[in-house]
Amino acid sequence: MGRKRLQPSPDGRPTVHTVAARAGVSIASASRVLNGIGGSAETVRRVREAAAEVGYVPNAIARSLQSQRTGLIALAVADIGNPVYVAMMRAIEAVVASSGRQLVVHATGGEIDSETALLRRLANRYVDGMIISPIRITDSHHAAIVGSPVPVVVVGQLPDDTPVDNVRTDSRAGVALAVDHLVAAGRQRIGFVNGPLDTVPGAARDAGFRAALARHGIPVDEDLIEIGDFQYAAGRAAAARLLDRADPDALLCANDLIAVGALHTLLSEQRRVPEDVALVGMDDTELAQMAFPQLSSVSLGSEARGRRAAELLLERIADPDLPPRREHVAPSLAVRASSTVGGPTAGNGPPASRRAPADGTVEVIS
Amino acid sequence: MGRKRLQPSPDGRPTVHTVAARAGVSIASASRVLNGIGGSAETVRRVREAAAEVGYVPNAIARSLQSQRTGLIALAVADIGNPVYVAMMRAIEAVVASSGRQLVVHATGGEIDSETALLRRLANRYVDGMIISPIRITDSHHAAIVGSPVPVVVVGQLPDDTPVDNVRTDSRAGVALAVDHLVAAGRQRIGFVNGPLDTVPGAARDAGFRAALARHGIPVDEDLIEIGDFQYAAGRAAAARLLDRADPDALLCANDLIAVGALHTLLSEQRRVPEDVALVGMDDTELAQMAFPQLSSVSLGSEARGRRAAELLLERIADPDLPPRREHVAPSLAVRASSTVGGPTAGNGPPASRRAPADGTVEVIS
DNA sequence: AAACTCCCCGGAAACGTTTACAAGTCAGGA
DNA sequence: TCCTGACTTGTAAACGTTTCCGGGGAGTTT
Repeated sequence: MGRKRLQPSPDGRPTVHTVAARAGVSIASASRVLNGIGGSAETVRRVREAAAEVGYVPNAIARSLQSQRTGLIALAVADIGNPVYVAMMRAIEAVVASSGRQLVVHATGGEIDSETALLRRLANRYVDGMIISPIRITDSHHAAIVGSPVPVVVVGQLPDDTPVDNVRTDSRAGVALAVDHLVAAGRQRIGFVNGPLDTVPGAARDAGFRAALARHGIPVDEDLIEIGDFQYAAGRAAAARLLDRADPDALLCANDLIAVGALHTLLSEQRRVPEDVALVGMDDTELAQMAFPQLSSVSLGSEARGRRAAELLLERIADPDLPPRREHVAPSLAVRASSTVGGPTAGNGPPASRRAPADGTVEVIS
Repeated sequence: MGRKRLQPSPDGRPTVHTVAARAGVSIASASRVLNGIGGSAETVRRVREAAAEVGYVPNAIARSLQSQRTGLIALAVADIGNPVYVAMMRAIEAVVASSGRQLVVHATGGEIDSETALLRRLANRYVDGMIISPIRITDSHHAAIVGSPVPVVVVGQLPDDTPVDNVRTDSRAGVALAVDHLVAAGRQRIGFVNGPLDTVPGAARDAGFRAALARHGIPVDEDLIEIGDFQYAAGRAAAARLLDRADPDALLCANDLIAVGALHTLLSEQRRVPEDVALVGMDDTELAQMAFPQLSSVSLGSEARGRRAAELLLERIADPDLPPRREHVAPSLAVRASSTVGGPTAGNGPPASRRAPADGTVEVIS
């Protein structure tokens, strides 16, 4: 015969049983009081008192098992050191917090194993939903995403037939904005420092760069193209190699980390920016504004993408039967001192605004 | 009479009951097979098959309720945009991953409410342990930390009597290293751009700065001290104010974000760094090496602190009865181009090493 | 052939919470 | 006085998993 357990759990922590026993009421009454629903004045007093005395704190796991929700949303990004993800995270955080939930972040390091392992672990009910921004998409990603027990929203490109909510931008168009800007400023030998071609963003930027040059009738010179990873050190090294063998009058970099690395190399080698070499980054992160001179950068709308992704996720959690949705955020170009000789002067005047139009236009920020 | 439930859970997802029924075995057998312990060849086959057919994925919440552990570790930091936390996070991640657990990060924004709410939510069993690096310590922090149901390790200063594992550095000594270095280089009018004095690091750095000046017999000139928050924009603005009313020959900044902001202001106002104004940051983050010229910076051992904090946490999870421990990591100074006129030249030579000695010494990185 | 060991299996309890349901109390109105 | 309704309370089931325990079958040893 199952004697009622009046003692705390094995690890010594009080449970609702402990509180109920101490207050001399049933666990149902104790639970009700602790959740603020019902109870006579006397019962409420006794339960509150007992809870305080034993230092009761509810077990969220047990509560979640019962309620089928945890109130947590996960965000998985490849590189948390990249400011573009920080910006995205802040936008997501704002939306998530306004729904009374909490955001937790996981850095995957861009490794396939880590990302799918994450999906398997966190998405198995530890969180109510998940936003993931994978840098590569493999079959195992695909399988893990569509088989996830909780809603997943993907930020970034994704095979067209994947039945998953998705927010993307057009980074090819973004690259085109930058090339147009440089060509309009009279630059003809445009160098390009890209990330790995086997990543989704790397491939898109490469295709965009070649297409944009073609549109302007400029032949592609492979000596003007360098590839590293998406980090600062790689940008610095890649720019050094590029300068060593070619003589660019402009440099387009696949993200701002690379661009800051390239800037370091340019300044070390006594090239004037923008007079000798114009420099344009991508992502338009705060790093672009920290650099001196401030960097022109292609905004891919990270905040907007993050915000929309979070909104889509909350909508889907509320109604799992919605059809999969796909949204686009248009790129824009923020022009700053690093690419305009007579334009915005290096660091004079008030700090440049971070705003950029959302419809693929070019804005000169002075 | 309780009829056995053979149907999937209310939301339609299969449970171990579904799999067991389909395979024609008991839930005990199904569970054993799914966990890889025991089972005849035939049973294993049938259960595996059934699980695959219905797309079974175990509910981690239910598992955790039973096993009393989630395999998750949380890290709470004030500002995830600050590279010092990124460095710390990477170190923690490495240790945590090697124990087979996963790290989740939460940015609190430095707000008291958010931090204590986090402790109440995540620490109530959603995670097996937590590392927190609060920028302010209030009574409610104190209460939440000591009352936490799961182990908590604090990175940073903490009242001496708090019975909690703690890893700290001596930022006063760190400030002293920087001042000594600047004075030795002949600088006499040393400006100081600090963070808010009601934060733990802000107060410690202020005290350290005044003590170090006193030790060198230099009177404190309040005009040479400015306060903002710990961000880039604040550093830029504070440096502008300081330059406006005083004429420093050196600038010490309370972290690297502030220092990069100050660098921007200095370069905008045509001051040569380091010839006119020597510049030293704190935290020795990658940002210090991205700047041009590269920034001298006081290393407060963020990686080492993160690593130790993670190790302490894992030890405590393994043995909750350990006495509270308190560990120290000594600061050191990385000298780079921003503070040495004849020394390490700006950006020439190979990239500077990130290593700094761990025993409070000064290292010139060339 | 009986006793013993080993393995496999199923029933049932347990983790800590919320909640449906039934039963009880009490006051007020017919 | 009896009925009705509002309110409170306790019992027990449920969330989905792991695991203890005992029963039973097959194989091995005396």
